[in-house]
Amino acid sequence: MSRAQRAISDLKLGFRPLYRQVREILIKRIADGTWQPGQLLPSEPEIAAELDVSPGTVRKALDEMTAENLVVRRQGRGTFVARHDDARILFQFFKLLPDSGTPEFPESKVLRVTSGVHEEAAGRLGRQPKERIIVLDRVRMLGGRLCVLERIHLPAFLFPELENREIPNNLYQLYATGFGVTIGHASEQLKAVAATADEASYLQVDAGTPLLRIDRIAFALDERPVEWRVSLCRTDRIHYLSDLR
Amino acid sequence: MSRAQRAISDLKLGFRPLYRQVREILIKRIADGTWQPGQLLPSEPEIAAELDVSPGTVRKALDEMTAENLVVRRQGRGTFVARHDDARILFQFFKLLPDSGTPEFPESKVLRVTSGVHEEAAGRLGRQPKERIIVLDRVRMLGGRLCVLERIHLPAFLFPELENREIPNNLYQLYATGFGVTIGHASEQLKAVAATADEASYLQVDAGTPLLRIDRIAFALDERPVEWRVSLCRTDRIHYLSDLR
DNA sequence: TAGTGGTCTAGACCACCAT
DNA sequence: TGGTGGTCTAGACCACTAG
Repeated sequence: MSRAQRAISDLKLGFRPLYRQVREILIKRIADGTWQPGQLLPSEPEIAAELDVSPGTVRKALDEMTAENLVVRRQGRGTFVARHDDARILFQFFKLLPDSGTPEFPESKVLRVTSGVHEEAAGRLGRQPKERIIVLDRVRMLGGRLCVLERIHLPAFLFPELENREIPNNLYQLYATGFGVTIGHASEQLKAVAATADEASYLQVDAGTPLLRIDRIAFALDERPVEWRVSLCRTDRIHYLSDLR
Repeated sequence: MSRAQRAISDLKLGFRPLYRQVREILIKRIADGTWQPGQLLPSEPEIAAELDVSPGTVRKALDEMTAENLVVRRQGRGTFVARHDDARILFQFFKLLPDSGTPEFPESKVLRVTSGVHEEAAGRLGRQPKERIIVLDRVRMLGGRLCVLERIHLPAFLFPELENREIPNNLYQLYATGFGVTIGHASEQLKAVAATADEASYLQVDAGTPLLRIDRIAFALDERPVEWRVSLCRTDRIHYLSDLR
């Protein structure tokens, strides 16, 4: 389609800015694996020529994608698909920090992995009630100290054979490189709750101890919810950081 | 200074992009009251002509300021200094939402206002230990239900005679319009704690009930810390929302 | 209808990086 | 040294708002 024709169809159909259309095309290429995490993108003029738009329009699309942590620019080298490396997880998805000292990526120990029908999880993940759900329980440590107990729910069809795999510390990297599911953003709801006897024994506290409960839904690049995670945290030496900007 | 001269001084001193210099000039005008909250800014070409830069550079500065909620653009009308109206507070600074139902601005009831030496607060606010600090206690309600008990600490020299004023529900609007102190952003640390007997009686819960403790430092446009706030929240029917993007 | 911000284009020059 | 992203400029046209 020529530029003139495209402009006309924009007028007749619902209007979307050209740079947003470019952005969606580029995101689709990351989501479907055409461009893998860590891979170098074509240069801005190359993308512009291929899509028949001006370089400034590609630049504006990449500006937004940089702000969303979907790509990383390195001056003099190029633009790369963002990877879920530990540093990014720590910055974007892990908000629990020691009250004093430097931020740290937590170590994890898997307690069990099961799967089956789980209607509540299916509902939270936008799936049919009887679809198979994988449930992963683990504890996490910061500074060698146990502080998080969490349960993770996943739609089984997106993560085939996950039960039979080695479960690494960095799950979002596994989702991306092992199953082609890239987490783009997440939404968390926080409450203060009292530890049950069971939870208390895992976290080595008394029953009834106040815990921070984090209820997270994580979304893939195509905006589908793909993970439901409930984390229980003892916050006697760590806190949850939230910046309001 | 001509453009050529400015370019040379940029090279010799530490380099800062022109659009960031423009941004800082514009923020300064908001911070010092040259442009009041709600006021219409000059048009982009006018600002560009006055500062002797191209319109695109002004646009990029305003792009960033829009993303930071410092100004609001309205197509066809102009660009306005952002106001701390209830809608903005609700969106940017008040993250406690009902578990079901629509977001709502909380009502407040002031318990007491005092002032005096408060070394811990002075330290958190970057002031000298003996500087006078105003302390404001209040409770807040959502849906007619009492759910937050909070203590707010302010450097007295920035808020003269605040003790003798009517204290409105929307404090950040008061800071801006009554004292010329505009809050730009804030940082919160969250923990789960057990209610003391005193706290429990205010919040109408049993002593030991888990509460969400929010420890906030709020910063003015010049990046000085100007408010320290500790909020204790019962989260049986509300939660704290955090979006990870 | 006039004026504003929103979008798109086009091209120049600079800073940074790999080689 | 060549290629990349980073910055800055200049101007056209469109969509929205107010009068």
